[in-house]
Amino acid sequence: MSPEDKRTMGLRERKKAKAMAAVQMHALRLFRELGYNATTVEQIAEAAEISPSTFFRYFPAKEDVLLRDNYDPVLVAAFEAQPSSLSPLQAVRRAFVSAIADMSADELAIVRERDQLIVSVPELRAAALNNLTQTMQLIAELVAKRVGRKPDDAAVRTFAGAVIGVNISVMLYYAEHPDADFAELLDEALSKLEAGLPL
Amino acid sequence: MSPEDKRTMGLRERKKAKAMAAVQMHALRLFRELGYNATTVEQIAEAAEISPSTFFRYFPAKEDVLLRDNYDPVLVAAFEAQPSSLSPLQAVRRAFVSAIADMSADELAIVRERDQLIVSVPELRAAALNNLTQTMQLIAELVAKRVGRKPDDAAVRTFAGAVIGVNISVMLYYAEHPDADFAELLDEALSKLEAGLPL
DNA sequence: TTAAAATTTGACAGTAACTATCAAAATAAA
DNA sequence: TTTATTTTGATAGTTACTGTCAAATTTTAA
Repeated sequence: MSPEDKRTMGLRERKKAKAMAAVQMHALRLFRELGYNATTVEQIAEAAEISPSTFFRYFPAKEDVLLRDNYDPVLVAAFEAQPSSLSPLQAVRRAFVSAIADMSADELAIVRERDQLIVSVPELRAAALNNLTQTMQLIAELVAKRVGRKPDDAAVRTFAGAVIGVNISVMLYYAEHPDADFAELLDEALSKLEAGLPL
Repeated sequence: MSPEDKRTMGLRERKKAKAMAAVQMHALRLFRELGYNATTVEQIAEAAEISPSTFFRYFPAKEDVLLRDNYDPVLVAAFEAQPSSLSPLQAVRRAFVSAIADMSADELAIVRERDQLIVSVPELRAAALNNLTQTMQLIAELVAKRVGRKPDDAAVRTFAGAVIGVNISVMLYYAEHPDADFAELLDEALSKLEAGLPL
């Protein structure tokens, strides 16, 4: 099987991906019905008709069944699609907003539900924040490339930190005001950062 | 015992605080010697000569034995000691720096060791980030009071988010460059935020 | 189509972080 | 000292997670 991404392999992986998505669906439903902590991995596995062993083969920890997503490539694409005439902060801002705008209503509903769960369950919140750390690194790399610096440049790191911090503050607020428009909240917050955090 | 903080009660609580500090000491030592995950709560309890039950009575989770600290009041005091002529961001910046400057060399050494452990162990990192969320709320409250707005004001929240985000980026960097001066790193990072995140 | 090889799965056993409970021990109040 | 209150530790149980291995499945080769 030297040709790395053979059609067969693609099939195999696609099947796996489908199974994982099913597990995630069942998990989200159970979390909604019973609460996160009251739902055991065993129950999720049973609902998805897999063994607990397989669950942990798919997801290294219980939290991951809720937290795993594929937004990174979306963000990267959205960022790199921004015209180079924009400042880095403007580019990040528009990338976020356009990435959200590209989501369907169904996706957005799931994002909202996930966000509420994440913020309200300490373990999930902690793990999600940990993930944001990687997103921070990602932003640092994207911005570094754009402005021709190294990702560990102090200014670049600080930039990425501030952006992620603003994201966190929006996430926390949104969880308690789910009727607000997430994209709008984020857009406004980043515009304030752009304006030098006026008070 | 109507007079709430009787001397006797103070004694009792002081004793407890001392016991807890001893547990933390032993835990840190064991983490250093064996690694965080390889150290069991049972071992910590044994070293500190308490029962595992008591450990969990002191610290709700294993992580807390490393993460619990009392820097909040220090930060509050440092912030409120800043002259009102300073901008909120300047005040926060100086508050952080002066709070760090007030620490002894021993304290700083522990901070460094803790920081390295926290950043390198995912569970600790996640829990620490979760704690920073509370610090974010604290900053929002302090700043809100200072500028006469509500803590959930959008500008205030965004401000606090950016500040915490910058803190996180510094923490992550410092863990991998422990020879750097933490206060200086933070001071520079916050100055960049003040300058509008130049790139 | 069938046989061999590689991968995935599930069953089983085990560890360690917690939780709940309750009687014994230490401490405070009377 | 005696009584009341709080703190502790022992015990038992739950659940997230890990490692191992044979059975089942799937892929490749014949």
